Amino acid sequence: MILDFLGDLERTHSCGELRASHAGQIVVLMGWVNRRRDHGNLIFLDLRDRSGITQIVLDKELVPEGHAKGEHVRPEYVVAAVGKVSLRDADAINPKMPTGEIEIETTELLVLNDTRLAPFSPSDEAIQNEEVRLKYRYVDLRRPEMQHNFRLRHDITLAIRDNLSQQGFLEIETPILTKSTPEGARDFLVPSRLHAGEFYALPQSPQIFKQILMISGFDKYFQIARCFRDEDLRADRQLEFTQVDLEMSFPRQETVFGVAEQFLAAGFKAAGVTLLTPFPRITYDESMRRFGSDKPDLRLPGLTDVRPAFTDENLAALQIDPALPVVALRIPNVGELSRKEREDNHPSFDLKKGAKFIDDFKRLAKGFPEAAVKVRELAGAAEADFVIIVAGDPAHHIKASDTKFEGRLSEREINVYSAAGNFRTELAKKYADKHGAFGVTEKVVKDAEPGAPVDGAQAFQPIWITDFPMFEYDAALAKWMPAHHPFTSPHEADMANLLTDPASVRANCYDLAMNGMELGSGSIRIHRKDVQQQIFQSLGISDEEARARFGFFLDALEYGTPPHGGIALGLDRIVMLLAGAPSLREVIAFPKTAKAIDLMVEAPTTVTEQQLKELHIRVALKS
RNA sequence: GGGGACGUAGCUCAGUUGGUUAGAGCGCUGCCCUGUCACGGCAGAGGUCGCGAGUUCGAGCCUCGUCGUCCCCGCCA
Repeated sequence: MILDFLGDLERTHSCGELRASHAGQIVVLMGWVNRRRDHGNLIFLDLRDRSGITQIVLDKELVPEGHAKGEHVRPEYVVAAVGKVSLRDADAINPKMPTGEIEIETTELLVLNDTRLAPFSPSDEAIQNEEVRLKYRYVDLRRPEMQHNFRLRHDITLAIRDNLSQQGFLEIETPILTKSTPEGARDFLVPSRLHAGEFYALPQSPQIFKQILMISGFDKYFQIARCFRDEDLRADRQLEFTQVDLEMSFPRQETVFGVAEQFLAAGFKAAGVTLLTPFPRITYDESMRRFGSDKPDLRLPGLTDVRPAFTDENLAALQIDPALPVVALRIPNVGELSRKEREDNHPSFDLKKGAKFIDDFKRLAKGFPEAAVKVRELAGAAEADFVIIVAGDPAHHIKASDTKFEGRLSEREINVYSAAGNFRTELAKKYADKHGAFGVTEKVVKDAEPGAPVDGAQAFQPIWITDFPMFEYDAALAKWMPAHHPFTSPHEADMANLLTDPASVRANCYDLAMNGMELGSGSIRIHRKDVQQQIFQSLGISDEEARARFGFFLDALEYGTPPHGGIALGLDRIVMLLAGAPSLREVIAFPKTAKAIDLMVEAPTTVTEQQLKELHIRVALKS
């Protein structure tokens, strides 16, 4: 079809803004044809842009030329309509559309562009084929749901940036081409042309730079920072992702919490959700005890210690390890399950943790009536609640440490708790329709509108996790590894144990979890060189190695480093939560697949020999 | 690296115990229609059943392999 030139024509309004009050005005709208309804001598076009949809009327008697073009127009053609805003007759009003009281009585129609037939249409309701969505991402992104997600992302980002600026933070950019940093993930490497055989690394986070900015006296830094980690992807993990990264000088842990709570609340407010501050706090040990997880979902009931419900004889008869935790998990309102239904759940239980479970209460009640009653009572279980007991399995003793430090949990205990915690969240996912705890979040997300904040206290439950162990023992490498990163400061009270009892040392680091997802983490850093050296020593990192990997940073530490600390929160995850999206791909414009492929641009690819040669690289594929 | 689910028309899906010519809705094409808004009516096109082997008289259906997408474990502080 013959396309029209735009000429001097200028758009006067968007497709979502015209109302009855505009009646009589001559307007120019431009957008995509969402749908076309052809009645012969009368054609209706729904014109769509990111603001909404307006009905365009082409009447053969009034605009024979425009009507003739309209006969050939198809969905997703790009058109401009000149015409008068006219009130619809009462019986023609469409109450489902914000613009439903008016329509455009078209006097001129310009066809600005046509389109090939895409494998799906933005007006389609059911499009689930992610392969096709990602390949034709530009069509997918036209869908109102996606437009909404990116509007949301923009609003949240803007609010956070503005809030941090108001809190006195300076946004400072740090390099993308840098040096391998000490986080635990695999680096993306960039070969250097000017330095044969040498590589830059993409930052896993701006960690070292932000600490150096503190040494540089910037006092409060933040950045909406792109980070890169070459690890396998998940629904909530992409190769590149965005963090709200900040660092400040002279803070207590509580200071960082306050700053983060404020900017997060500002971000949520921009999405129409009120977050209550301060957020609750819980230690790592307590979180494991109460939820079996270091990223607890507070929308669900926690674990209950039901050890008191059993006598020693009970435990012996049930073959439960009396020295390990005996806990109950409860999923509300599941109702009675058949043996088959219960058995279908069994694969969700992680047997590798050396724990076992009892989910047949009828049978338990037969053999141990008092204990069965007591367990449900302790767990606060209503009649319809599904209760499962999780305990240590003496017959399946896995290799783990029994060592305990003054009221802290042993590795073996943690294993039992986390087996229970994983089972808890797996079953909660499965029975979401019954307990309804997740539905609350979905509803808030659906109803939330900027300017009309809804109470998110039930729907979004943030919690700080504190006092993580400083080190984790890596059995494979037979050495202690930093649980956070090696610049995290230890608790001052635990410093004496650094070399003697590494497992007992707590770190000044913290995570923020929300609805069972880790939103981010941070720490108070080491600012003294002597402490840093002790940490390296207990990690078994030699002076030479430390010097080679981050000598520049050790140098910097010697030039008047203030006490400092900070945090980084995953922006994509925040938006994902507030968009009610099932994966990060819904809130990242051009994401990669689970196999790390960009289906639209088709990356990665091979490169030319010439390119490789310049970079002093030779490819050696394993055959 | 490992486990699982899925793969049939452009999209969403059905396809009986392995049995004749593989279906539906939407979309698409053509024609008709002046008040529709998920418009309607009539007619039509559209399939290497992901790919490759194998079993079988016969495979969309069974077996093995392979590729792709998704989910999970490992991995990711």
